[in-house]
Amino acid sequence: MTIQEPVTARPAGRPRSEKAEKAIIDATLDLIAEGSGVSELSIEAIASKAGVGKTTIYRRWSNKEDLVVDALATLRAPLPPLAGESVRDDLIALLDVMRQETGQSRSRCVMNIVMGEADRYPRLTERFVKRAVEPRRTAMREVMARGVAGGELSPDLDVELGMALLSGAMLWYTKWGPAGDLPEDLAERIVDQVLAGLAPEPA
Amino acid sequence: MTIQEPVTARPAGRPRSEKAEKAIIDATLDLIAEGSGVSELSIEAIASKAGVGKTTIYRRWSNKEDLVVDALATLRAPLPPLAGESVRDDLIALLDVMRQETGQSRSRCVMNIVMGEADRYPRLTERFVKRAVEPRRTAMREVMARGVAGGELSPDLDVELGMALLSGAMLWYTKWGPAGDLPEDLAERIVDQVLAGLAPEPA
DNA sequence: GCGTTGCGAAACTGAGTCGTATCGAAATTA
DNA sequence: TAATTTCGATACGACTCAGTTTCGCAACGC
Repeated sequence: MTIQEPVTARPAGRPRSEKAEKAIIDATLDLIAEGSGVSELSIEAIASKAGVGKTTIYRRWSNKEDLVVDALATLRAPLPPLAGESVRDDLIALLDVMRQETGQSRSRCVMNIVMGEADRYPRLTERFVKRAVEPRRTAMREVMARGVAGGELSPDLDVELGMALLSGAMLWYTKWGPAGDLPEDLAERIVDQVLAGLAPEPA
Repeated sequence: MTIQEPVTARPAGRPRSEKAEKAIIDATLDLIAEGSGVSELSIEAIASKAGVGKTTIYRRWSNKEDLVVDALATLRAPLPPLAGESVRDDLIALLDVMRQETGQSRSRCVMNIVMGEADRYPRLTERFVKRAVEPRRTAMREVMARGVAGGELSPDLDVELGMALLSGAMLWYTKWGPAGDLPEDLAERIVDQVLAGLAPEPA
């Protein structure tokens, strides 16, 4: 054997265009960001927006749902850098990226799809959660575990419940809160209120 | 004037069937509960399911969105009876109806629509919020105000933030929580945790 | 150069939907 | 009874879209 085979032998013929592939994914996300739900998305609109023939899409994905699943899966969760000192500050940092994202139409609409069409397209949600939600959960879980170990949080704290309180509050504001941008100090206020509790301070 | 005119003079001809109207609304809600988003809903499917001609629908609503708006508006918020003694118990009662609702497909899917298609159909959301969300908010706000006044809650509490913590946590569980039914004591655990705070008890 | 494969554009089939119109029957008032 | 309005059913034209096929051209290995 003198000839080194490439690991994936390149088949004869013109190779598939990576540019086209990227354009298709991008057009899909853009249309979603403009407010399309999965069912309003049409392959024809995607092809047109991407400057691509329908053939090129169907050669890669066998149907619309597969395409959308792949498109959403390309979205990575941008995790903020965590100072790693104060648990409070790290929690604020984690919550604040949620707040910032609600101002971006792409994030907003993706969230809408995942929230609203979860039951109808389980594969979509499953994969999106794995890529975009799970990493954040893990990060927050680690921060809180650190807080429990280091005494900054209650030693018998139910960490999952604590995460639901923090994330849920921010989710609530993005959905039902006052119109317009969320206040810049919202993450801070949520974290402090959750840490302190609603009950009056024991005098 | 010897003849008393009815306030709304009945016009000649066959009167509109209330039964048909109810059947249309019901069919709409059923189709939504089966997982249809607004755009997947077709007037033809509604007519067929309701056992009604399309004409009968178009005579009452001029388009699909109007119909869906009316259908969702018929859903009233079932408010639990509040004992009015312990603020903690009342908050638990309020949260627990949220938990129970996630087990009902109709409530679940309506929630999905309102959450996921809010940006696309603002009129729909607006009206639904007024009918179904606002009454609960008001009830919870009153309970918390009572708690502040009565010393059960911190005197300088931001009531809106407190509501976001409680409702948001439950919302979070319904969306991202473990599959299957939510634990029966979830509302209780959320309320107690929120009241106490995550920070360790000051020794 | 030759064979192979991907490319975008366009045409096509078939299904589904909207909103309107028309039908004969039924329900109601006058 | 006559006039009016609604009823459910059905048909219609216009439109959108999915998914396939065909076309002539481009990009690659050999």
